[in-house]
Amino acid sequence: MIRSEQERVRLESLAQLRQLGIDPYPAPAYPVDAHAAPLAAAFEEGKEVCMAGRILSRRIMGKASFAELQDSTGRIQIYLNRDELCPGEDKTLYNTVFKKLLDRGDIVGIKGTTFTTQTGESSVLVTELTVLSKSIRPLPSVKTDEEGKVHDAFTDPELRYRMRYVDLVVNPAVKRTFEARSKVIQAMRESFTERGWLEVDTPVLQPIPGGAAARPFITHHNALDIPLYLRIANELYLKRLIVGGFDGVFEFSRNFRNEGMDRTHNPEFTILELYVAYQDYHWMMETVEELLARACRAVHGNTKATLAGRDIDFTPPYKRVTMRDAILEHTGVDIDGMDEFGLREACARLDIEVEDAMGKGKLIDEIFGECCEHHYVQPTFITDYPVEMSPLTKAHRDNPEYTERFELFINGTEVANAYSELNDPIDQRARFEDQVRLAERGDDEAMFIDQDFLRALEYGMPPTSGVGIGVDRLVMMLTDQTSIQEVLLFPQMRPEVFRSGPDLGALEALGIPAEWAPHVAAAGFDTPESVREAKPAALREKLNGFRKKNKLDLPALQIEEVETWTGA
RNA sequence: CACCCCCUAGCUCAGCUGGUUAGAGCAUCUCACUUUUAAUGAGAGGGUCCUGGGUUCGAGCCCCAGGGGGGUGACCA
Repeated sequence: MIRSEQERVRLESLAQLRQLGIDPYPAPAYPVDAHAAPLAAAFEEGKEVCMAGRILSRRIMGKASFAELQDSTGRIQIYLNRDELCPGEDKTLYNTVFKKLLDRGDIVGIKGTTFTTQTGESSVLVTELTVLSKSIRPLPSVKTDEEGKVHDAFTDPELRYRMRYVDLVVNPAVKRTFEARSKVIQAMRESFTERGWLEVDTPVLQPIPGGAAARPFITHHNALDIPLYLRIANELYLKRLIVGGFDGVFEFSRNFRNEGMDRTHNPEFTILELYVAYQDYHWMMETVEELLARACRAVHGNTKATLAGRDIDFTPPYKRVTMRDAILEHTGVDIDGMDEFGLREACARLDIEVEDAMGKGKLIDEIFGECCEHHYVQPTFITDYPVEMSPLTKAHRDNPEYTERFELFINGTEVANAYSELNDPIDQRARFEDQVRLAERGDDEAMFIDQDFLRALEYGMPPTSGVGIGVDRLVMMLTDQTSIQEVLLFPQMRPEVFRSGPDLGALEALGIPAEWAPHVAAAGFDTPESVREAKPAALREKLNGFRKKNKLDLPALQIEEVETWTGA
C-alpha cells in the first residue's frame, strides 16, 4: 500500500509509541466524567475532570501547549504544561509523546483541572494524558477565524459522502443535522405511542410489491425458488393489521425504488406510515399539522423554520386547496367532468408532454406537477384527487369522480400523502382491475393485484385514515437542506474503485530483490509482464534514474542483474 | 438516459496563448518559544496534474475514449 508522506510519519510515530511501552490502542475502558459542551456551558474553575476526545488542533510553544479536544458534544481547549504534566525528572510524556508522537486526529484521554486562561478561554489544565487511539491518516485542516469564517473547509460532496466519518469529525454542522433527524423521528414516535398506537415491523421482502406506483428492486429467494421484491411501500401490510383489530399502527419504513437519483431521491428512503381506525382524512390533516408542529419544535424550539432563505411556518392550521381549484387557479383549466380527450387537449395547450400510456389520473397529475406544485411553499394540503390516480383511496363522499385524499406540499415538494382508506372490497377489486388495464397499456408502474390483501378487506376493515410522511424530505425542510444526501448518513453512490496495490510477490518471483520490488512497481513496472516486456538497458536506466531522483539507499543496478529479471 | 461543468500536494485552490525544474495558504518535518486560540519566527520535504490513447520539437493545458463527482432536464416520493 502506498502511503503519503504524512501517513508514513504517523506510522513511524506509532512504532515509537510502542517502543516507549505505550499501547496506541489500549483495551481498558476510560472513565470519562465530563463533556466539552456541558462543561463550558456551566463552567466553574478548579473542577477535577476526566475527559476523552480527538485532538483537533495543537499550538505548541516550547514548554507549554494548547490543544483543542473534541468529544461528542463539542470542543474545549486543553492546556499542557511540561512541568504540570511531568512533575518528576522524566519529561518524556510531554517532550516526546505529546509534542512529537501525537498528531491532529489522535484520540486521547485527559485528567485535569478546569481554569480560565489570561485571554478568558475556559480550559482544562492537563495533569494526566493517555493515548486512546492513534490516527494514521491526516484529517482535513478546517480552521475557523475570529469572525467565524471557515477556511479550507472540507466541502467536496463526493469525499464528504464517501467518508462521512471524516465529514462528521470536521464539519460540526453535519453532526447537528443528523441530531435533528433523530429528534424529528423521536418526536413522531413519542406522539404516536402516547396515543396508544402500536409500532410494528412488516416485511421488507415482499412477493408482490404493492401499496405504491414505482419500479421495485427484485431479488431471488433460493430455498423457495421465487422472486422477491424489496418493498416500495408497506401500506397493504399495515391495513391488514387494521383488519386484525389494532386501532392505530405505524412503522418507519425503509422503502426501495429502482428509479432515478437526484437531490430529492435516493434509492432507499424512509417513510413514516400511520393508519388509524375509525378516522377520515379530515381528522388526518389535523393530526399531521400537530405532528409537524411538534417535530419543528423538537428541532427549533418553535414552529418556524428557514429553508433556502425562505421562512416556513409550521404553525397549524395549514391552507387546504382541492386539486381542481389548484389547477383552475394556476392554469385556468377546470378538470371537473373532463374526459381523457379533453385532458390531452389541455396538456397540449399548456405545453406539457404526455405519453399514450397515460390515463386520466396520470394526465391530471402531469398538469398539477408542471403548473401548480412549485407554488406551494408554505405547508399546504392539496385535497380530493381524481379517482383514477388513487386506487387505494375511498371515493369522495360528495362526488365519486374524486377521492378522499390529500398530499402535503412544502417548498413545492410533496412531503405527505394520506387517504380515507378504501375499505370496500368490491370497489378495491375493481380499482385493481383498472390498474391491470393501465399495465396492459404500457404503464410499468401500475399496481399488481394483491389477492391476499383483497381477502383481508373482505373480512372487513373499519373505516380508516392512513398517511405516509417522507421522513427524509421532512428532515430536509426542518434542517434547511436542499439535498436529500445531506440528511442521509450514507447516500447511495457508485461503489468506489480501490486501486489494488502492485503484486510485489510476483515481481520478486522474477528475481527482483525484495528491497527493489516496491520501487520497480512505483517506477511503472507493476506487473511481471511489464518487466519482462521491457528492454533490459532501458529498464536499468529508468530504475537507476528513479533511484537517484528518490535518493534510494540501494546500490545502483547492473545490467547483468536486470537481464536476469527480464529473462533476456 | 440527455446536456453542461468539475477532477492539480493530506485539505482548499492558482496555473495566462501549449514552452525552463508544476505553484500558494493551511497541514507535515527540523529548530526556537511557559497563557495561545486561523499562535508566531526561521528553514525543509511533499505531486500517477483522474486513467488510457492521440496531435506536437514540447501537453496540467489541445483532440478522442473511459472512470468518478456535481448541476439541469426526464422519471419518481
